Amino acid sequence: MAHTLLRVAIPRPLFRFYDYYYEGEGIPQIGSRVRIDFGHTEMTGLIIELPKTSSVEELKPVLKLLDKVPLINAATLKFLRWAANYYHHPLGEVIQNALPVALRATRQIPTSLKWHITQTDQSETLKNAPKQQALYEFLCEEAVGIKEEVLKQKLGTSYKNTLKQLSKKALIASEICEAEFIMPTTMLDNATARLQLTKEQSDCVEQIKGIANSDSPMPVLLHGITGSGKTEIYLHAIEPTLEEAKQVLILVPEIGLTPQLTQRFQYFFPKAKIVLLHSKLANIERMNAWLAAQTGQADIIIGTRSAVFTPIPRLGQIIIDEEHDASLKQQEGFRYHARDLAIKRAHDQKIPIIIGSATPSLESYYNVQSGRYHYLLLKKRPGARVQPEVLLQDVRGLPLEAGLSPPLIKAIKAHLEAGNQAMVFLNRRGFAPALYCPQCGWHAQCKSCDANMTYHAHKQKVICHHCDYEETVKPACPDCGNTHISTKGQGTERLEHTLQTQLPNSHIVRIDRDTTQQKHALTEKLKVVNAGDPVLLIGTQMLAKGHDFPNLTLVGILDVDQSLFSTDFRAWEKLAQLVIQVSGRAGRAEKKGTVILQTSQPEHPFFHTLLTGGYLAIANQSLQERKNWHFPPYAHQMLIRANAAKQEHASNFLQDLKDSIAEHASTDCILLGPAPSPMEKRNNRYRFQLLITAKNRKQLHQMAQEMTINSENIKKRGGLRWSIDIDPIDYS
DNA sequence: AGCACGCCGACT
DNA sequence: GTCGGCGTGCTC
Repeated sequence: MAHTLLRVAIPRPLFRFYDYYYEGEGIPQIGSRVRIDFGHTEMTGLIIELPKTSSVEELKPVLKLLDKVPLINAATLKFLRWAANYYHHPLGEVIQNALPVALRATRQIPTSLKWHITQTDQSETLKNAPKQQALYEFLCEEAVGIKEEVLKQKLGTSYKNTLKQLSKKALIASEICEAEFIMPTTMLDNATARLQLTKEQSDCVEQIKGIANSDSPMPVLLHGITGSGKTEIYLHAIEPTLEEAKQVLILVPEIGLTPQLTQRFQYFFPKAKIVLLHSKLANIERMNAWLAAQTGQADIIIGTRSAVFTPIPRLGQIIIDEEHDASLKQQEGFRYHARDLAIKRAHDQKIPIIIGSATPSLESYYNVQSGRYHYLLLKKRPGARVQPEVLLQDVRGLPLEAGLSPPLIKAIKAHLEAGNQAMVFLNRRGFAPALYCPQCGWHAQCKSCDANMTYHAHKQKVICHHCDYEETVKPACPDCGNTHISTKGQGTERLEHTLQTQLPNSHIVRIDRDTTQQKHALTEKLKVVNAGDPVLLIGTQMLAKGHDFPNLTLVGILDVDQSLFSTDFRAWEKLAQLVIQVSGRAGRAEKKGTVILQTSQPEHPFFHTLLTGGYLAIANQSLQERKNWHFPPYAHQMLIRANAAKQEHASNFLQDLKDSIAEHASTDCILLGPAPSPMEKRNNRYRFQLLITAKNRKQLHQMAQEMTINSENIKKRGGLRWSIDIDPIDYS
């Protein structure tokens, strides 16, 4: 009786692997899923090794071998192992992140049937059955057989019955084969006329092609100002890769822009099979797209961050659009950065990678300066498009209404009356960020978090934006009984309210999480804007990314001052990115755009640098400062977080953890903490953190490894949860 | 992470 | 007397 030993990675926060044995039909292979008894629960794990011996005496048998063919190929598994190691996260959980939800349990990979004829020339016997005859003759043309999906396409819904009858007569037979995961109807017949590239663009494409041809191509940072046509560059850049019948992976930020982008690619490559991988797809849809990539059926895979883990057998090139975007980093559980992992994947497979942005991250820009990435700049907008003009509006001494200055309101009015569109950007939803009692000073506080509740006027509720707890607003102050409760500050809801009063004839469209909750709400609202009529847009972050509004000529940006004095060393980088990205929405067609930045600090050096030197001036200056202060990218960081039911549970754990590695901590490592997180209490849990900065990664890596080992011997009370965040970008 | 086992307080 | 609180330990 042949026993095969299997080493299985399990989707649990355990840094060990578990051995099982297998006996039964089929051959277990590395990369296949198995159903197992683990402790007291049944679950699904992945075979990661076929060891010759095991140190465990009494092994349990595998309950079921779920895959005949490995789900994860060797190259992908190697990549996942690297990622687990780099981010100090259990491999089993990393693997689970890589799999579509539909394949995390026991679902079998769908298969199809391939039909072929078993006897030649049977047209006589079928002369009274025209449908069967037609199908039979169709099958005669293809000796190797035809898949069911194709027959369904050609013959319509009745194909199943016809097949059954023919197979009953033993004229045809079938065999199991790989299913078709993409419906051919999504492809187009003809390409649309191609845009003529500008000189700058075609030079850029030539350079990219040159680099792509080297043995181990250097990553390219494509810095293209907003409206410079980065997508056009991507299209031309991947053309040779597709011609070689290789697959292309394109990673995009988490926004509803993927359909438009997909259409662009489909029109440019009408014959290409394109699949989409993002979180809004239904589980089965997503599984099909994933399998289309995994089996090599898809030519172009467009996806959000987790798509970086998709097994792609003929991967020939990777593109990361908006590489600076924060949504490329997962902020909970397995905290990976899809851009950094994509660079690693491209490097391992020796394939070209382009990372593009109008506002490159300082990490990437630093990699250009240190000679690791090749830099390409697109500084012109093609055609008659001009860059918007950015103006500072000093609001000191001005009577503000909901944070809007009279000159901004006047400008909005003028642009709308001229038949154009205007937009006001404020990154805060709700009516007001605070509800308080002017008599006794009471503030509506969340009972589970250290935070004010945001007042939502329409719902007549206060809502905590950190834990989503909501309460109906009471008519009087709960502390002193005063019935004149007041609000502080502004959100988009108040902006809408005020602007509707100030400009009663204007058509206002507010776009934020509250107004786009329903399934097609965002699409509907964008449709209204894209119709081109004079519209006043009010929105949060959601409006900052990628949308193209040709008739938009005025953008007002509110509330930028607090970023100028933030303690976060990335605040300037983020603010500069925001201003440039939001400004980029204006004046995309032939009309010149204007951007009005409201501030009470117009003489602040940030504005001077940004307005005279542009994004790169801010980038260079920030890099210099980070160099002086030994901040990333000149040093490396990791953040150890812990949370528990009581303060001391969280802080004691981190202190013990810190002590456990103290003797090994090198002198050029700086350990900061344990200290309370910026928001100490959140969701009724107390949060602490320990920030470690080091000159080289190796030291950090060793510490992280030691901590994961030591943590097992440290008492964890109050349901303590902890995590390691490598290369953190969010310190909250 | 689950889940069971085990040891103490406050109920029918 | 037992129900259930969560602290502790284990999972091939």
